[in-house]
Order: sequence, then structure tokens, then C-alpha cells
Amino acid sequence: MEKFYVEKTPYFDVKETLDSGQVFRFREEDGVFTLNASCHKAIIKDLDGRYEFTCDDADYFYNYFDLNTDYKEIQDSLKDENTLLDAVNYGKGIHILKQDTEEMIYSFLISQNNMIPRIKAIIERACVKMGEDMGGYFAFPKTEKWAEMSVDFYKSIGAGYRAEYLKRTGESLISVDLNEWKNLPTEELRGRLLSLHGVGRKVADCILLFGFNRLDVFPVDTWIKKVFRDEYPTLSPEKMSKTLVERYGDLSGYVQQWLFYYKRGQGGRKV
DNA sequence: AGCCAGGAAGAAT
DNA sequence: ATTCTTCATGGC
Repeated sequence: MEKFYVEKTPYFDVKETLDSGQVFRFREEDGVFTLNASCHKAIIKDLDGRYEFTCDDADYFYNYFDLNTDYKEIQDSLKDENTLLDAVNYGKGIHILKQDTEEMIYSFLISQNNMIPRIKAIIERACVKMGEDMGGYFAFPKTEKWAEMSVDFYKSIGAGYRAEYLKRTGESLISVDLNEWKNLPTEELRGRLLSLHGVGRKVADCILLFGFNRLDVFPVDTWIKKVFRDEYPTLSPEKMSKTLVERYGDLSGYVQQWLFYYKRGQGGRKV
């Protein structure tokens, strides 16, 4: 196991980052976070002023938590809008994680029309039953496994009507090299994602943001709709997303995450 | 009982 | 090209 330390600042907070709905495989016990990402594991402790990361791969998690990006500069460059400033202040320590592409695809297939605690539970069961045993924890299942298991199996772990999406997307991705997709411009990459059964605009944008680190996207979910329904009452979710990307440009991904976390927190979390 | 949750597919218009 | 209906599941 490797260790590294990161100073706790107003611009980086592990709890806010993990709890902001972009990642599902973590738990908190007595202020200690246990996180699984792809085939990796990290234990993060808040030691009175700095974070201690104990993990299998320090380089992986340093990059994963996006610790080379200056979030103060990003926040300082945002427009002077009341709601946005309140949202940034509320989730000031959120970073956009650089997560595994495959993990984001299957995770956000499961996320649609679902609740975060349930999403976490379904993914956990999938990892336990499908993922490689890493000794004490399980890796996120690979595409070959998602293609292999049956629709009935996915229903048995609680996926509901999304079971077919998981099966068919697994079969589709067998013949895909996702590393090639990483070189595509955002628009074209979104098109590839939309060709997957069960991936619509919102899920595609979440995969683009969290799985490809594309910041020029603005996922519009039920919470973001609440934020902008007064300002854009007639826009469909897709047009709302396009409008917001025009408005916030390459900062769209950050802005979306701050607003999502703020609105969901204000609206009353269901844990 | 009905509505909601990090929505999308398929059908109807 | 848009709008409507249906789709599991569980909490409230």
C-alpha cells in the first residue's frame, strides 16, 4: 500500500466530492472514506488539516481526484450570478473526478430514473458477483462480463427494466476500443455513446463528463430541470443542455456539478 | 394511492 | 422533428 497526503483547502473536500452524485462505489465510516475505482482501492482519512490517502496506486488516485487543476481559478472566473455563487459556496470543495470510462458507462445506465442509494446498491451487487476478486474488495466488472451475464441476472440484482440495456451495451462494446473514442471531439463522441442501447442525451453527457473528462457538456437531470425551469420554461431537456453549454462553455461541467449538488442538498437528501 | 428518483425507447402525432 | 406512454423498483 502507498500513502500520500493532500492539504485540505476550501477548494478540495473529499466528502463533498464523493457525495456529489458522480461516483457510487464508496462508503464513509467514522469519517473515514473507503473508495473503489476500477480495479483500485483507496482509504482516505481527514487528519486534522490534511487528507491521508492509503491506496494501491498513488499516481492513479492523484490523477483521479484531479489534484493538478486550480479550482480557485475556475471559481474566480465564473460569472457573477447569485444562484451560481451560492451553489459554488455550498459545494466549494467539489472536484470533477477522472473516472474509468467503462465504469461510467454501466454505472450511468443503471442511474437512469433511479435513486443514488439504489444505484450504489445495484452496482455493489454487480461488482461482488461479476468483478474480479482483488483480495478484500472487487474490481468493477469488465465489458466481457457485462456481455456474458444474462438479462435475468441483471434483474436479480435489482436493475429492473435497465437489465436489457446492460446486456446489449455489453455486447456492443465488445467490438469497441474505447481508447480510440478518447481522441474524438465531444460531439462525435456523444454520437457514439448515443448509439448504445439505453444511452440518451443525459446519460451520454454524464459519461462524457465523468468518464471522458469533457467539461463542455451540461447533463440535464431532474435536479437541473428544477434549477432552470423558471428561466427556460419551454425548453426540452436537450435544448436546455445545449443552451447551458453555450452559456458556460468549457466551464459547463463544473457549473453543472455545483448546481446539482446545491439543488439536491437544498431539496432534502434521502441519504 | 400516487409521486418521485442523476431517463430512454418506442409509438403516435 | 416533437410529444406521449411505458418501463422496474423502492422510499416517502
